[in-house]
Amino acid sequence: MAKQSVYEPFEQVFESSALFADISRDEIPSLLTCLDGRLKTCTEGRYILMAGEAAKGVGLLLSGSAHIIQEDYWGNRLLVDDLAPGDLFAEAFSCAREKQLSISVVAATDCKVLLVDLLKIISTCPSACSFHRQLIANLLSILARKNVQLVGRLEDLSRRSTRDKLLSYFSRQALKEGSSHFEIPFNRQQLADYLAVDRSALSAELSRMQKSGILRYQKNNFELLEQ
Amino acid sequence: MAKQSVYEPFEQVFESSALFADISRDEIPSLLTCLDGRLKTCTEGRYILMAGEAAKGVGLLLSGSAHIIQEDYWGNRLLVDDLAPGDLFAEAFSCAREKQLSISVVAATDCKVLLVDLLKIISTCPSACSFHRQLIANLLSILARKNVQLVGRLEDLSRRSTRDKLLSYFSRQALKEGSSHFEIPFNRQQLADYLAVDRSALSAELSRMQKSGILRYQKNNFELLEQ
DNA sequence: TCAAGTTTGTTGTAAATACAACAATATTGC
DNA sequence: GCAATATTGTTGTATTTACAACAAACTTGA
Repeated sequence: MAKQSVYEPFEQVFESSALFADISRDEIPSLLTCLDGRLKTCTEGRYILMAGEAAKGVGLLLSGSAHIIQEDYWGNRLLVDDLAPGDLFAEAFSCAREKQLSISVVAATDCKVLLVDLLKIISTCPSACSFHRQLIANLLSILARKNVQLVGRLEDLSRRSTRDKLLSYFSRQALKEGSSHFEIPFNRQQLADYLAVDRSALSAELSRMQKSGILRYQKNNFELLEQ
Repeated sequence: MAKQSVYEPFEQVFESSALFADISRDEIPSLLTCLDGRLKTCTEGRYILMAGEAAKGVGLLLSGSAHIIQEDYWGNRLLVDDLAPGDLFAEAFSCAREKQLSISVVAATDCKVLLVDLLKIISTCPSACSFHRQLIANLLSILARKNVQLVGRLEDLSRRSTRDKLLSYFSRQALKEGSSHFEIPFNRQQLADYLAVDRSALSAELSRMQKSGILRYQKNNFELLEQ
């Protein structure tokens, strides 16, 4: 039971993660043993996975937060996604049998992750382990939702002006939050990376939008105003 | 067997589609009966599925070609994806249990599609039908690959200038083709919609790139030149 | 509390884009 | 073959952006 105790602090995370959805809490420990993952601790700013690496593993964020990014030749960062505890990452590359990762995963804060070789779970389906079918169903759901989310990101990025990109992103956030005000998980540089625009131009545009009365904000708390 | 004959002209498509991968050709007819889909014929320009509709079904393109698009308030089109026979569409929305579609599917040429209610296949898994497990595994693979592809699209769109967007897209095409020259499935307006830029600006940029010696093209045949 | 570092905001300028209007070229149907 | 239509290319202008440099505000840690 020494191994199990390592996972104990993250019991809540496992139970509420999409990967283990509809798997009873009692069964999770043995499933974790079956998965035989590797626990990893990362300090802020460190690369958890790096573009170009072999895409064997899949990760489950246990604590802290992390970003999926894509860096180009000149260091421009595209922030593809923001991860919270319970989120899976790099699963698409495993499931798609991609040879190497085209994205990197960076610790946005100090964090802990569980790295698992998911390929052996999805490729072989030994009836010995009854959880495999549910795991695959969960993976399906995770991938499908991420897919829909990516199409939303495409919409943000397809806007021609910084203002429209912001509005596209903000309205999605407001919709998600069910309220006209919401908090975003990014600082200005990260938001700029997320929308693929220049940071200072973004700051300037936010100012103008506030002056125009479209928007009100303080730090990372935003409110979309009527009209 | 009246029903089966309807599918007969598309035997090849089914056999080579990702959805029916690793399912023997002999078993496909009965599987099609089990799926109980609806055959639909669409003329060029028609909407096969429209944003806002309930996301119950999933589609399989049987012949012709179609585009996944997203239209904004002012009619700006974002061309999200280009479909060929055998390709599945709207599967992410079904699998993710989205209430409504955020994308539309438009016939790029006259085409035929098979519309299926995939939800009952993925939600219930009756052991009576032994194909279901393989279908789900195939769906997983389709979604994962689409996911990776969408991240590639994000990269294209994240480029700051039209030239860089073009180069990002072209280099992916060249890589996919395994050759420095390749044909693209879009006309200029569609390419502009795909990269979220103005058509005339795109035409102008292509000209400049050709003059600079970066690129050579004729109609839809492109060649990336060294240096 | 203070200093050093980080994040955010502001502004000017050069460069790139959207948009519109139109010209040139291809394609289509008869 | 020819007219009608659709697609592609070109150019000028107003708008918007990236970039750089710097100022202001906020954090952090000793």
